[in-house]
Amino acid sequence: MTPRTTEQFEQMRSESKSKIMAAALELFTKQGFDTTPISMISKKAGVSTGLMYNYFSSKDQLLEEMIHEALEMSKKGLAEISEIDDPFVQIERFVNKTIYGMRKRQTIFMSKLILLIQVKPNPSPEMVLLLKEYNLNAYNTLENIFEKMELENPELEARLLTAILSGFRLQYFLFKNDFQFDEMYELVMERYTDI
Amino acid sequence: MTPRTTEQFEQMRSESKSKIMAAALELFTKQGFDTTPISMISKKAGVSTGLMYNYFSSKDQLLEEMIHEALEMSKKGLAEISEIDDPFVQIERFVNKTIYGMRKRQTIFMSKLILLIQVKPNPSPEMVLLLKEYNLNAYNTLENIFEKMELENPELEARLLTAILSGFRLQYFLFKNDFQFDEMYELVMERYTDI
Amino acid sequence: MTPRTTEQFEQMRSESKSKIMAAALELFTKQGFDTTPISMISKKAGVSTGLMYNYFSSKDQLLEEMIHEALEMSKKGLAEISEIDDPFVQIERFVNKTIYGMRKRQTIFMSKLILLIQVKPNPSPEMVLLLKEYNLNAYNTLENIFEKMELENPELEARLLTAILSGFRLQYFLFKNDFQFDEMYELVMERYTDI
Amino acid sequence: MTPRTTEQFEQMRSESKSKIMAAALELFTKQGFDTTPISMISKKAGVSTGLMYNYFSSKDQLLEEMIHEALEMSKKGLAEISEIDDPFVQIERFVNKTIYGMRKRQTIFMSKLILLIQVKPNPSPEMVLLLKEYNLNAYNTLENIFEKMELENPELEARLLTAILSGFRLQYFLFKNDFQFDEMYELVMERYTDI
DNA sequence: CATGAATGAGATTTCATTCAT
DNA sequence: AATGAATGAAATCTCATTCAT
Repeated sequence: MTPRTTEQFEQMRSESKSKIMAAALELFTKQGFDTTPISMISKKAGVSTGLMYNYFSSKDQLLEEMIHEALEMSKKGLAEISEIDDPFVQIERFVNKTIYGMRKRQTIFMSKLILLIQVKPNPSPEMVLLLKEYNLNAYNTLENIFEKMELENPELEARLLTAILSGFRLQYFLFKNDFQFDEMYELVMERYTDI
Repeated sequence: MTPRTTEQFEQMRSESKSKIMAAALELFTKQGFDTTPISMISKKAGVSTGLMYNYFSSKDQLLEEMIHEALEMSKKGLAEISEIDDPFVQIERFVNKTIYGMRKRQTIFMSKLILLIQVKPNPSPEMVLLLKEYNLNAYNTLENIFEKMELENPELEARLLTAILSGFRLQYFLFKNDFQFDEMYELVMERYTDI
Repeated sequence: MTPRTTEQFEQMRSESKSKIMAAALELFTKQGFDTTPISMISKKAGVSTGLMYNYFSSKDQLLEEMIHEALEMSKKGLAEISEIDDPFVQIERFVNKTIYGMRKRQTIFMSKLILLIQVKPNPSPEMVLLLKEYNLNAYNTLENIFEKMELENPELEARLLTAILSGFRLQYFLFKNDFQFDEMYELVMERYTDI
Repeated sequence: MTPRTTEQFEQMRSESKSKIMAAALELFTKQGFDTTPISMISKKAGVSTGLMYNYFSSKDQLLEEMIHEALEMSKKGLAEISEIDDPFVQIERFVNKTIYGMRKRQTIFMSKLILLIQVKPNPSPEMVLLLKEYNLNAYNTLENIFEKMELENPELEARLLTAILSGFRLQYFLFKNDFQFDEMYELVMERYTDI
């Protein structure tokens, strides 16, 4: 959720590798995985086509590594939320970041990427596992918050909020700038601050 | 000697077309659009590869026609709901149908298909329009119901419910049978029956 | 050279056959042989695709028959010229008909068709023979005329005039309406009336 | 280990491109454009099928580039003629080159190629323009010569000579070795040396 | 005679991947 | 670590031809 990409990528050993991944991220999310040729990625990254195979064994493996990266980044975002004490602030921060973050380039990339796997043909079991694990992690984080808030059924509440936010994301993808950020934010928060 | 009658030809055409569309539906949703070759569709449909082009001018156009059909079906479902008088029954029926219907083979196909376009690279403007139109139609239906229920902000409520349900669908795709249908149903309905 | 098509075609046994040939003539000359599908011919002719194979064993054979037809027609034109007594009138009539006839739809068709074989891949030996025979026939007719006119070398004169006129046809194809009919006509005739 | 230098790559590219164009020239002129598959070209050129698309964006574009090259060569021939002083020598050289050059393999290819476009269905506007431009260029060159020779109507004379020569080419294509080169040469030159 | 749905071979084109340097 | 020419399998699409009626 929290895009701290620059730092992330800079930690990578090779400059070229990070350039390739950055180019691929942008292209895959803008044009789709199957419809983006390697040659286009390498061109955008400013390296040769063959070089990709020094870092990734195949196009599929490149995607897998990107997914991994994206989920790691999102986990960091969750971890940040966890460190806050007040559960109301936590939830406020989480919802805020998620909804208003939807229009951020980086976030769009990430979430499209994640959507991508869900409709991907035969996603590798590892990827599905990664994704499930990430979701469960998110559920747990939210569950803990809702427990502190003493909501009746923290587990279900976690699933509900997750559903709402990913549903909103789909709406945003379809309606783009017609999506009513403020209203949606208020509507969601109402449930937790209502008294 | 005598040529077939117009009716006979019509019959043949409609049968072949259906076979092709059914095969494509299953394959596209299982394996994705770009990763399903025409040859695989025709093989599954039990016809020759070239025949597809008697009915659809391209693979893209085949998809478009499938989306169209899927949305028509969904619209019918909405129309049925509209005819009910009691708004609580309406909403109950709608949520019930949507949540418990998620497991249905046909529904899975359709909704994956629709998800497909949202992630599709360069979806044709016609498809996007179709999809937007369908969504607005759904919003309106729900808005009317919420008005009758005298909720504070019917429009936003419509968007919220839509978001929740499509969010659940994503969860279902990921967690399959671990998805807790009954609990989710109760959780959603609570918002409307709560007194 | 003389288009007496209508009569010609009406002599054919079957109405459908003539419709097919007429449609093919127009399409082949407008769009080329390889780039005109049978289906397009039959559509234009208003008959079914399969019907073509009642009359012609293949697409190639259809072309062959058309060439034959075209050459027959041209021969008739030559025969008409032969019947005239005065050689000056003969040549005048021949050149006039050829040059001013170039813009006639029917003639354009015919001559493009004939050009077509000369660039056609592996034209059947029969077609080449037909074409040679026709050319020799034309040479002979002109040769006879030039003999009567007491030109020095009637045979070569015949080849020269033929070359000029087919060269003009190429110019006409390229420059269309910018081709100067009157000037060209005068220029050619000068050679024979010059005294 | 060290990548090839730019020059090495340039060398490789230019060699491959030449091989492809040479093979295409021979095949297109022998068998026609539509009836020569890419696979046949690449086989003859001794390269893989896909390689063609590294150098030409399509089969049509390959043809276009070949036409361009052919016309450039012809233009060079015209330029050489232009540099001669004596108009009688100029015309002698031009006619000689054209008539006796007709037998040359290379020339046959080129002129069939050019004929090809004139009969080609929907030739690209660029190609037609190229061809027109080339013809006008040839007309001008001849016109200048005829002016120096003080012929009555230099422009028409240019068109006439062009027509004769292209007409002869057609005759040569049909009659091959039966074409009477010497006689035709004399016959044409008579017009200009005739005192 | 006539129909047009169906076939399937073959054409063009794309692109992940390899490899010599 | 890097280059990009070359490969060739595979995808989409076209169309002459067949055939049941």
